[in-house]
Amino acid sequence: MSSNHIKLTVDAVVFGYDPSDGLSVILIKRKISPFKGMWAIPGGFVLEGESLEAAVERELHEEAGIEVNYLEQLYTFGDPNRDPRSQIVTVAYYGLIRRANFELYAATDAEEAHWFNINNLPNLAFDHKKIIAYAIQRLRNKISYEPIGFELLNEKFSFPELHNLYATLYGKDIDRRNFRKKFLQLGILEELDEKAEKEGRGRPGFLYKFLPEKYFALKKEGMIFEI
Amino acid sequence: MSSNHIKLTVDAVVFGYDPSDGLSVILIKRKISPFKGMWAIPGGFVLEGESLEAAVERELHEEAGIEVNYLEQLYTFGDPNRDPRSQIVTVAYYGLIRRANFELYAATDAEEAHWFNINNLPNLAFDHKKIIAYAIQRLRNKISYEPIGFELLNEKFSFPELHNLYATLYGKDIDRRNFRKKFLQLGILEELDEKAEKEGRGRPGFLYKFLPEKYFALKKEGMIFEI
DNA sequence: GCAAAAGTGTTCCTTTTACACCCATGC
DNA sequence: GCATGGGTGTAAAAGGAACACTTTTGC
Repeated sequence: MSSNHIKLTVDAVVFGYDPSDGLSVILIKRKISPFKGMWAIPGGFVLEGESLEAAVERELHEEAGIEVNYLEQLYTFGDPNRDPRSQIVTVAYYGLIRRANFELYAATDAEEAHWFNINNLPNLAFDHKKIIAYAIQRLRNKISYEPIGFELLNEKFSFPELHNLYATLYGKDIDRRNFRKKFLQLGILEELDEKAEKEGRGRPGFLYKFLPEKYFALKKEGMIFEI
Repeated sequence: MSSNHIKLTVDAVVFGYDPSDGLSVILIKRKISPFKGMWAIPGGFVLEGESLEAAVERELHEEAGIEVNYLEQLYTFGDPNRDPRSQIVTVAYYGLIRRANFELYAATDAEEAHWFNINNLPNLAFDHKKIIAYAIQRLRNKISYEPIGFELLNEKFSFPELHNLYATLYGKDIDRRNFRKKFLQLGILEELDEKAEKEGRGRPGFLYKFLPEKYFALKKEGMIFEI
């Protein structure tokens, strides 16, 4: 009882966002058994002396060639039957990335990494479907009371982009004007002098930048972020 | 890399509440190395074939002789140096219990379990101080949007008791009248015909009961619990 | 000019907060 | 009766939802 043979892995649900493509996650095509040929979220065994976060970051680098700019522990899945080989407990994380900054590549010769829209996922290995569902739920909640949505957008973004991100995640319409008002009065955005590239017709919007220092300062004074 | 020697434990922060004593947690006095003689939260190694929840429940039974009536995974702590022996990752849970229902006992000959008020904790083994702090934070948040406070109170409780619980957890005064109004209009409490036993002077309050079925039904219809 | 999309302001309504007042009990 | 604490109601203030109108761009 002072020892056991349970193994430990980490897995990560990495989200990316694209105004035209919506919310997506990165999946890796498995080249080894079990579930060979099926899609799975990136992950793998934790090495000795390695922290859990370090293990996630290493695997994401190895398997997809990316670095997330936000990473948060999600949940630990420990059902004894979740892996057909033996009892393997996995600590799941979710991460956010700016899609434009990375081109997914296959780091090891045999791997293949792709974006999949969350509404169009293939069959998944292990309990990864459940893990992704859990991550989506968490992201939806979290974005309402922590300003993490910016980690999915470019550093400079327009209000329509931000609005569209929230509307997508919440799965419902949000009044564009009230949204803008509410966000601006938080005082954590800087309006830039530039305007967004026009795509299609219509008036182009101004670009904004998130001010993290401003946010932390206001938070300390008791300001509550809530969208 | 397909194997490692990282070990896995579970630990649990068990909360109890008493109107006169406030919020407390159960601690166990360690009788073995490391940290022999220090206080720690209950926990231990996960057995093969055992789910994480089952491991927590087993340890709580063995070490403190209790059964929680609410249990939720908290966070997984995996710092490689958190245990001086070797790399031991722990999945921490927090649980709620009605204090009056259990007398803490020492199940194995050498153990000793006690309640400690969260404002008066002794020095703790491992990173357990951090884990408890994390659990308190989570409980505070959770109680605001899920009706889990009732798991800490007797099945029949008075409004002053409920009010006092929330005021204690939030660490601030809440207007007694507005609190009552807000809670009652949720429609998840049943007013009983009994009144609370008078303690000291003053008018005794009516007793209430939480209606879980009512809560789940209303939740399904989109009702939002928020106190 | 017209359609499309962004930016500004106003009104209405719901919710929250603050607080005055009455009721039941012990001494 | 008085002190203590529980139960009820109301009014003011704040916050959120709905929406009319104006501005800038492409064609």
